[in-house]
Amino acid sequence: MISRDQTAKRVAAFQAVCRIHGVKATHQRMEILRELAGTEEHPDVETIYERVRRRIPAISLDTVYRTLRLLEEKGVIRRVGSIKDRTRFDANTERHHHFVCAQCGMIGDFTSDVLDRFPVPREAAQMGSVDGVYVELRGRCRKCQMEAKKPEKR
Amino acid sequence: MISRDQTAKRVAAFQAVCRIHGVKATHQRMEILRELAGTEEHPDVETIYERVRRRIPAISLDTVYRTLRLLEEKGVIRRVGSIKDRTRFDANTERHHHFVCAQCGMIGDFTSDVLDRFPVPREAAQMGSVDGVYVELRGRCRKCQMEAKKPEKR
DNA sequence: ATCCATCCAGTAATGATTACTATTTAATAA
DNA sequence: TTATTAAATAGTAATCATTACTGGATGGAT
Ligand SMILES: [Mn+2]
Ligand SMILES: [Mn+2]
Ligand SMILES: [Zn+2]
Ligand SMILES: [Zn+2]
Repeated sequence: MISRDQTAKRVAAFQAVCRIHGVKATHQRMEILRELAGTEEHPDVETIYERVRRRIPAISLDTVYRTLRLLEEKGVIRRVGSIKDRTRFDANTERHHHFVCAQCGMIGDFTSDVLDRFPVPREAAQMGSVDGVYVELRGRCRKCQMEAKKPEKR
Repeated sequence: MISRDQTAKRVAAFQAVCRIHGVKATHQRMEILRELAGTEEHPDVETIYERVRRRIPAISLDTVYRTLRLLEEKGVIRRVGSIKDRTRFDANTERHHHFVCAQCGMIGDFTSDVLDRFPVPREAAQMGSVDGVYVELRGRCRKCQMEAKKPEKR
């Protein structure tokens, strides 16, 4: 869980972005961001939709998709998790990387000085200009490891 | 372009895998792998389909999807390129990483001792067991940089 | 309080991927 | 070589996430 303060700060930051970009700070947008900014679990669209619906029952799925695209476009959130079918989101735009469980999809944050200082190899630099580094550690989370050990259940 | 020898070697390796796993080494499967093993451009399904169709006009798109899934499952190929909609494939299973052009989708290979020796941070190790590291440099390729500079043309 | 460009809800459309099924084929042995 | 048969394919339908469309609603500037 993210602190209420931190969440509020992110929502306020987006309201400022709205003013600057001449975009309306609607109830729906704030609730969607508040939902994403208040969790560390990197939820997918469907999950965000279900949760926001508890507060705005009539909200449409398209609004969630549209808003998340807007937020990403404005640099307020990022999308994470490759390969898999469903896109997942992250309101934490600080520099950090992810551990992804190949089994259950759990995504956890970690930081790394080595990666942050990673010098772009000449070989890569020759291909073009590098804007960012996307790193993902793939494996099996603790919970899934435990479950694999238990031969009972079933 | 990959050398004919190298391509043939990969196809032969897959035939061995088929024998071991009791899977049929069909004409379609060999041609699909041959197509992927013969290029460095990390093509998507549609591209592979179009190209294989030149040699097997009646091949179905589903067969291409099914075969690529099989090849990946057997560890003969990998899928690369995150976020984006269309999945792209790579027959090169040697340890290497990718540069991805955010504009045109061009994908290039590079190697890195630093990344290969990358020690998994404790923070990440605590989340579970790590099987692999996926690294992607994102930026703008030379070609797209050039085109952005030319204000003429439209 | 009014006005209007922007936004939203509801729903249809799209596009990639997967599933289904009748027919064909690779592999094995007679 | 031919017969046998489980597995694979072609053709097509279905699915599922995401995006587009449209008439009605609303934020926010005046
Ligand atoms: Mn994160
Ligand atoms: Mn590659
Ligand atoms: Zn897990
Ligand atoms: Zn490019």
